[in-house]
Amino acid sequence: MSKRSEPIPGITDIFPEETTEWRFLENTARDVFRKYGYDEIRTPILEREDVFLHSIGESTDIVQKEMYSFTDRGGRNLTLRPEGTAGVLRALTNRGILQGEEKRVYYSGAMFRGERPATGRKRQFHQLGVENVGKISPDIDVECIVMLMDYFRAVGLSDAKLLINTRGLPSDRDTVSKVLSSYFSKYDEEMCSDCRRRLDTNIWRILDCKNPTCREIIVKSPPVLDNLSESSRDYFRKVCDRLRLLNVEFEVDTRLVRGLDYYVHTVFELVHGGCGAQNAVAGGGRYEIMPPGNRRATPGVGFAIGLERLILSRADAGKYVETETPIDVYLVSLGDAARLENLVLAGRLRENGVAILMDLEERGMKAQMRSADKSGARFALIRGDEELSKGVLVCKNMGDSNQFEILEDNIITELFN
RNA sequence: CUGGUUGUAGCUCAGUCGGUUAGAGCGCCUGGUUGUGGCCCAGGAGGCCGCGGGUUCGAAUCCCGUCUUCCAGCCCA
Repeated sequence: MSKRSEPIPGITDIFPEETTEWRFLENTARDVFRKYGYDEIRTPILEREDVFLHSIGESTDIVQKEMYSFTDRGGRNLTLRPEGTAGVLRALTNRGILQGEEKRVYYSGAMFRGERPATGRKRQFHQLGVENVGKISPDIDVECIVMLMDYFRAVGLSDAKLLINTRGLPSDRDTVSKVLSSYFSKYDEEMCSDCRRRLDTNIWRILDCKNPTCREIIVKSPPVLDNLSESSRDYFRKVCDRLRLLNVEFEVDTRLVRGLDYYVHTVFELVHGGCGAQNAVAGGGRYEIMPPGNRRATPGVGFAIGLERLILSRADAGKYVETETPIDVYLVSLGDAARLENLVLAGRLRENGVAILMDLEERGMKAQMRSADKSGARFALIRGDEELSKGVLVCKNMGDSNQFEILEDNIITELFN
């Protein structure tokens, strides 16, 4: 349905019956990440454009055609963050990281990318991400991956499949790019139009093309791993060895390149069904980022989980946290005097932590009982003139329909202890 | 951004070949003797038929445009 009150395209509201699921995912993240020493960080949704330009890469699709950028009244070029890592690194380095110091943070929030929406793909979407910043070691990468698997186990998706690969160091990439370029340019005529474009813009992404004829050419292409430096291959070998040691199942996917320029060495994705054509529920890797104003690149490793996709995957696995009914008591009033007393009583019970709903429109009893039923309240407390004079309320258990009188002063102790 | 697809009540959807006052189920509201929910019964409220233009005596229905939904590509989470 199309109405004026709809949000703009590709952006959706999250209603109360859904937020319980969202809270569960966020709370679980906090519990799991805490075990690995991670604390939450909250960085701005809006950043200067250059925070993303150089780190993500000027030639990437995200920067070229997917960023929500605009000029503010002060003439600054700003953009709605398309991912979380660049902003977190900006924040961390701005405050300063001591040499050899390690920062462990996680975040959860909205990201923006100007794409046409589909299943598991929105213009405003939400990522849950972590960053381990400051140090370089295969074991750190592995611990990061282990933590990701730990989280997926905690949200009931232990069957998600881990894909890993290496991109080597930036210096390796130049030599690999040359090898790939000289190979693929031979097949310029045969490849799809997207791949012909990629020849100039982003040659690594050809490896990820799904076009059948392109695939035949890709299969025979020189393996990336063979053209990396010995130290890069050694780094990757250590990552794989440690994962095996820790019994983490994974698959090396040489097609896995990912679309952001800042990645070096280890890259990985977690795939699971239920998200339609896009099955990457989480992705990440090691990176080197130099935020604007910095003189040195800062190393780190991290991942981001797509929350919308995570929810789709969980739904696919038959998992969803239902909204709990939070109401304990529905207060039913008969007559003006009792109504006033009930207003006072509601306040007193709420001070004791009881969740209460009551009729505020002077409706009849039947209507009030219907509301009591719909509210999901465990008890209906009924008070009219008769009860008022006796200092009692009628308490009706909405589950079994039993009802009994109860002294007003004893309500808390009798019902909630 | 490209291709396809969708739009009628709060929700799910009917609506014939163009023909009066646009329907159903669910939900909602009010009742079914004086103070008791669910089930049942009766009644009621609720529609810019996505929007704009066109054809026609007449359009929810046909044509064009546009917006939106959803799916896919691209890309990524």
